[in-house]
Amino acid sequence: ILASNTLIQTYVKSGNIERARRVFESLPARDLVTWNTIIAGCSRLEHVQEGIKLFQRMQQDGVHPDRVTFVGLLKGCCTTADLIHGKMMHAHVVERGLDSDVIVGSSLMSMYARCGSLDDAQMVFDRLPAPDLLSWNTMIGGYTQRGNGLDAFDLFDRMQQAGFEPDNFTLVSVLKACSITAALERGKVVHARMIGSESGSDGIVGTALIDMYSQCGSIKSAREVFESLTSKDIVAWTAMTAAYAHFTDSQEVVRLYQRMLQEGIRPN
RNA sequence: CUUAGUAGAUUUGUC
Repeated sequence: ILASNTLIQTYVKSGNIERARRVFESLPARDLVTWNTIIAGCSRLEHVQEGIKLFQRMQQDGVHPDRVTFVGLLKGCCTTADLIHGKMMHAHVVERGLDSDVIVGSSLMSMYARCGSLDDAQMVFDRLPAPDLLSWNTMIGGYTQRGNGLDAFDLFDRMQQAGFEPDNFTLVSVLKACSITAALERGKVVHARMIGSESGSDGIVGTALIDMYSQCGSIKSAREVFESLTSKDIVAWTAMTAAYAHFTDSQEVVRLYQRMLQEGIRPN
């Protein structure tokens, strides 16, 4: 069974759901991991209906779904923004008392946030007996992605009051919240606090800073952050050139673009 | 390392 499960996962990773299914169907015996693998595979490849059918079939076969099963199913509902099935899965989760689990909780919150139901996401969060760093990050990211910067800030403050140290994921979400609300002062504070820390030299966090400063109209600061990056990937270059494009500085856009080519970064 | 959770840039506008 172990070998078959691995084979299924290999096909899933290569994006071939048909072959994964064929192996799955050919098996004389399946364990919980087999079911979880194929269900998560369906979700990853956005075959949500298929995943749910398999979920029903596994129960008919007497295999009891666990946390991993639901995380797999919810991932599909999340990427396809399928609120109907997401709520259906939530009901199953509650029925089994799995809604207190942090990973299941994050999956539910992501799904609800993606579907625009921040209230539902917040309810899931509020019911977690022991939210962890990822729970906070998921919720903050959810508010940010829905354009609700103020609630993101509020949670950011509360997570620190609760004793959690923001990590790079937290910082990127909060900086993005600063961008969309043009909260330059708050952005500066966040930036100042991470100078000298690990996050201060992270490329993804740096790109979020570039975006924050340029969206707040502070292109000089954006440029300073950009120049301080030890390695600049295509996303950082795009963020920086987009900033100049936004300020209609086509000279600088072209200059940066040429420098990017010189440094061996290929445009996409 | 048999299966599960969070983050960055760009994107021509459908009435």
